[in-house]
Amino acid sequence: MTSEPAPTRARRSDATRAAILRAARERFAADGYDRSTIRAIAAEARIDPSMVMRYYGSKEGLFAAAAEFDLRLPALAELPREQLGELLVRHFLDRWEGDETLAALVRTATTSPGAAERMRAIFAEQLTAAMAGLADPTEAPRRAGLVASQILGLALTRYIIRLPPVVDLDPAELVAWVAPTVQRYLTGPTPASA
Amino acid sequence: MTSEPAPTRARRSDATRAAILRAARERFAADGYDRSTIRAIAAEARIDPSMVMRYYGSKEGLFAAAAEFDLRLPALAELPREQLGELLVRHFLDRWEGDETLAALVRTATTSPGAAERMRAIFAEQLTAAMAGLADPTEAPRRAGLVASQILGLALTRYIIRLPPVVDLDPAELVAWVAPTVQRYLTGPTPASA
DNA sequence: GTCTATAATTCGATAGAC
DNA sequence: GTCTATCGAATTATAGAC
Repeated sequence: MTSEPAPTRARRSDATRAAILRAARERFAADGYDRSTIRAIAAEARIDPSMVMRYYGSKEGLFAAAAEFDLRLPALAELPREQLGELLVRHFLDRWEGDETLAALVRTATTSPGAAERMRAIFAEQLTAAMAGLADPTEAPRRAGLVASQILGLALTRYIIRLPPVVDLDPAELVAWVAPTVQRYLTGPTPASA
Repeated sequence: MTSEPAPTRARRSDATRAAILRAARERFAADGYDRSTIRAIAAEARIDPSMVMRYYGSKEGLFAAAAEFDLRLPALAELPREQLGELLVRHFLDRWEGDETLAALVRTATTSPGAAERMRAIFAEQLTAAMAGLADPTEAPRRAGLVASQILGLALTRYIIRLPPVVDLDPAELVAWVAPTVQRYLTGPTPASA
C-alpha cells in the first residue's frame, strides 16, 4: 500500500508524458530516428511540440526515454534444455509483435551510434544474463552473439525490410525452421575449426 | 573488341562521376541515407555540390545509382551439395568486407522504403536465381528467405551494430558456426510442423 | 501547464556567370 | 564543365505571453 510515493494527487502532466512517449515509440518505430520529427510526434500525441522539449529536453533525450527496453527473458538454465531454441524463438516473436519499441531500436541503431550502443547493451547484458549457468562462461558471450545474429536477422527481414517469404511464414513455421538454429547456438558442440 | 562504344576520347566528366559515386557509397554506408548530405558527399569527392545535382538529378537519383549491387552468387546447383552452407557463408563474408555498398544498403533499407525495395529485389531475385534447380520450386523462396534472415542478421550484428562477440569472431570461426545453419535452410528436410 | 512566435541552422535544389 | 550565390522549405530549440 505504501509501495508508491503516493502523490497527493495524480499530476495531470503524467498523462501528457505518457502520451508523448507512446507517440514517440510509434513514430521512431515507423520511420527511424532521423525521419521522425518532434512536430510529428507532438501532433500524434495531440499536444504542442514545445511540450516535448519541456519534458524530455531534446530529441535525443526523448529517444533515450523511448528506447528503454526489457526483453523479459526467463532464466534459460531453469528451462528444459532441449526446448530452449523453440522457447526462445517463440518468446522473441511474441515480444516483437507485442511492442514496437524493438523495431524502433533496430531501425535507429543502423544510423545512430547512441542507439547502436543501446542495442549492444540490451543484447549483451540481458541475453548473457539469461544464459547464466547454461554454457561455459568463456563461450557464453559468443553463443549469445550468434543467437542475436539469427534473432535480429529474423526481425530485420520480417519486420523491417519485410522480405515476402519471411513475412508470409506463420509463427509456427518460423519456430519450426529457426528453433534448431538457436538451439545449436545455445547448447550445441563447439565446431572443430573454432 | 567492339564490345565498347569506343568513345572518341575519354570524357573528363567520367572521372568526376566515378568520384561522386565512390564518395556517395562511402557516406551512405557510414551514415545511412538521411544523415548523408549532398554537401558532405561533394566535399569528400572534392567537387562542388552542384555537380552532384547536374549528374544525378537528385539525392534519390544518386542513391539509386550508388545502390546497384551484384551479389555475384555462383549457381549453387553446380557446387558440391554438402558444402553449400560453407561456401555461401564464406562468399558473403568476402563480398561484404570487399564492398561497402551492401552495408550502405542495409543501413538505408531500415528507414527508406525505396532502399528496402531494392534490398528485397536483390535477395529475392539474385538469391532465388542462384538456387535454381536446387530445391523444390514451391519451397525455394522460403528457403532463400531463411538464408537471408541469417546472412543479413550476421551483417547487421557484425558490420552495422557491431556486437562485440560477433565482431571478434574471425571468419573461419564464423563459417564453422553459421555454415550448418545455412546448409540446413538450403538442403535440410522441411520441419514437421511447417 | 500550455501555447505562440521566432531564432538559428541546415538542407535540397535552382539560376546563371565564367 | 565547373563554380558562386541564393532561394525556399524544414528542422531543433528557445523566449516568453497567457
